[in-house]
Amino acid sequence: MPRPKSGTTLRSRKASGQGVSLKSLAEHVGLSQAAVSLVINRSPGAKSIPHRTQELIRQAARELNYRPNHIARSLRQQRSYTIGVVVPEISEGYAALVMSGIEDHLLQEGYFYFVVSHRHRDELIREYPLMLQQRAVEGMIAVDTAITSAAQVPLVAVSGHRDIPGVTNIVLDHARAATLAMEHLTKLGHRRIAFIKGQAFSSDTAIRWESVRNAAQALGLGINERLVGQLEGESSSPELGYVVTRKLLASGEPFTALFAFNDISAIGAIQALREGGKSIPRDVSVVGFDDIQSAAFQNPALTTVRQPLREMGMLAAETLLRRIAAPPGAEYPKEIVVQPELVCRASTAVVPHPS
Amino acid sequence: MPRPKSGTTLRSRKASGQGVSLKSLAEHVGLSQAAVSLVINRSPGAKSIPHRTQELIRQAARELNYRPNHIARSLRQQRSYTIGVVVPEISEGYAALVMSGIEDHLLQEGYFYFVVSHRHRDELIREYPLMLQQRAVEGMIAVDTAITSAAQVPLVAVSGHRDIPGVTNIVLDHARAATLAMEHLTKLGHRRIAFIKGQAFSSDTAIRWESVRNAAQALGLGINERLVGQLEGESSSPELGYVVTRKLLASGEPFTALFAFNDISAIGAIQALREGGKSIPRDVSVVGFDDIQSAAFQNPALTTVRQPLREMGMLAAETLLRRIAAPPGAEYPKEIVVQPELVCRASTAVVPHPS
DNA sequence: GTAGCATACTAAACCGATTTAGTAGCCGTT
DNA sequence: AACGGCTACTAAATCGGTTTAGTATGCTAC
Repeated sequence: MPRPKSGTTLRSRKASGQGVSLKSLAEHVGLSQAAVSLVINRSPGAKSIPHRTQELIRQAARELNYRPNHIARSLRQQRSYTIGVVVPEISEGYAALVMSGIEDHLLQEGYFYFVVSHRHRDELIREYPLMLQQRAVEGMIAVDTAITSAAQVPLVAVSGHRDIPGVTNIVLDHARAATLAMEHLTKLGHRRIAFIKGQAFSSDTAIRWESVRNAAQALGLGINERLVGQLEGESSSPELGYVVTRKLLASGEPFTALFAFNDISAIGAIQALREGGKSIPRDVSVVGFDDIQSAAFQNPALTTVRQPLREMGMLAAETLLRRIAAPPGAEYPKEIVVQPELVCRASTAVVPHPS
Repeated sequence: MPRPKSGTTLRSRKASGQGVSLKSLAEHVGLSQAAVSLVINRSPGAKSIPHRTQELIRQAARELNYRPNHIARSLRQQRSYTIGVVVPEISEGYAALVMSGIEDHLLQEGYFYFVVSHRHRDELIREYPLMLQQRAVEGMIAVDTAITSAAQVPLVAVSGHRDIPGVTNIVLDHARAATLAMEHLTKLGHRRIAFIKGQAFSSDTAIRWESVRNAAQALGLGINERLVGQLEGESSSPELGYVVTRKLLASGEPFTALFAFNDISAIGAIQALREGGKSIPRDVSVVGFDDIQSAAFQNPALTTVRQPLREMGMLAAETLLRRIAAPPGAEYPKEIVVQPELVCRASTAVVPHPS
């Protein structure tokens, strides 16, 4: 049994570095770094080290408040326990909710993550994944972002909608989402329905619109092209929905319901409709999409198609970690579909003048 | 001048690691790792290396798509170009906006950041800063979080409100904020004003309330304790404001205006007031705090005291990086005060029955 | 008496860069 | 001819851990 050296080393922790190194700890207990490392990590190689010594080491580690330098460990083990998350913009409710789910699962499993937001700038969408990999992330999650470059690490996309090798897509069942909303409106008697499509850059735009068309057709409903608007602009403020809706109103084409691309634009739409003299939901019913936090607290409370964003985030993290743990070249899911849910609140009502 | 070896090394990049190492690049150009490193980093030591060779090296680096392993570099240089951000909850508008500002400045300067959210759990508030430091962050930003343990690295707190050595606090001028709101209401003729205080754990609660009392006094206004409610519960939904406001209404004490702790609770309050038969702003004026995105798109649009959250985030990042760059032991600001702004919208109006 | 084996460790390689100290060759002086 | 100084590099240490291969010691079995 080795005996601890006299206390001098205790205060010899370097002023510069933030803490005790393995080396100083080893010196302090009078053993080799190897022995200490084996014990601290409870690695199988430590089984020949007697309990007394192990306790001594652990005790010293506790006293000196030793914490292994994660960077050194990463370098040697070729594992960083870090992943990268790519989002369009952190301050948006959508990304924030997904991230909240991601974090939940990740930190629980001992992983940390870097966040980068690209704000739809192409060069950033290209560059950030490379920078993340340079920082040795073990995998990446792309939220509502069409990753262009194939990655060297496992990648999970939340609403990515690209068929890229190596990518697992977490997607909403858009067909079902559109059907839920459209059935709800038709059941209330609505036939003249206006639509707000998403911006071209949003990866959900195409599939969502496609699904709406299909749902309309299945319900025997035609779509009046003059009642179709599209969000324009990079920002994510309700302003965009406001502008489109003004245009829809200006067209003079009558409608009794509006299905917006998301809650944010639905909120702007309601504003515009009110200013146009319409009462919600008496004159016009409005359906949003996403169910962001403030949807429930709008006036009137917004009827919307809920995406389980938090769950999608958790699912993404879970799937990614599973892929990281799997042997390279193993099978992996190409797509994971989650289900939407119609949340009926107060922005929809029966059609005003049943035809 | 060295000549490149034949192309064999070109494909010899390890399948496991994600890329070309300095070693393989050096072998490829037939020079030492040292030379290549010096050239790649344009370090002063490279000045004796002729231009032709430098070009050759850079050319090869480009062709092989060499990217230095950030972890190895961090270890050697004892610099991680990484900071840690501690927030209560990512999906809240408050933290998200601050983070957006932080990111803006940080990525621009070549830094990445880890995010951790503690959800007000004490052991996480204690543990996360340590874990971050173990991962060699060069500094930390704590958002609306009272950091307890003194850190070994520079720390900037956004709305921290603790006088801890080593911490720079970014704070709002609360006195001014309270005055702005109270003057606005009194100018409109309100004298019976109800208040919603924040949760005990929110670091802004105490100072904000103190400021409101002072502002009231300065305006010759008494505060009726029966008209003071307090948010209760961990979550950040408008529900909390709704509950408090119901209680205020139930007390039977009349009031013509309500100053809420934040926009979220103001939104819930409006809901409750409406259900209580009050029209906003005809019967009751409501003032929020923060100016989160959806404040402008409430119905009625919320009058609120704007905190420049994004700017506070940028300022925090800027200050932190400056402190990191400064020699250890240098002076640093203890506090940086930012100014609020009253945003008058449609939730406030003149008092209904002027006394 | 010694081969065999377990016990209790240690030395040294290694991860992938950066960085310091040094060296070999050449040129120009005195 | 010897020296200094410059050019163009390289060898090796280093960061702080992990991990493999190995060694010294004591004990048991034959």
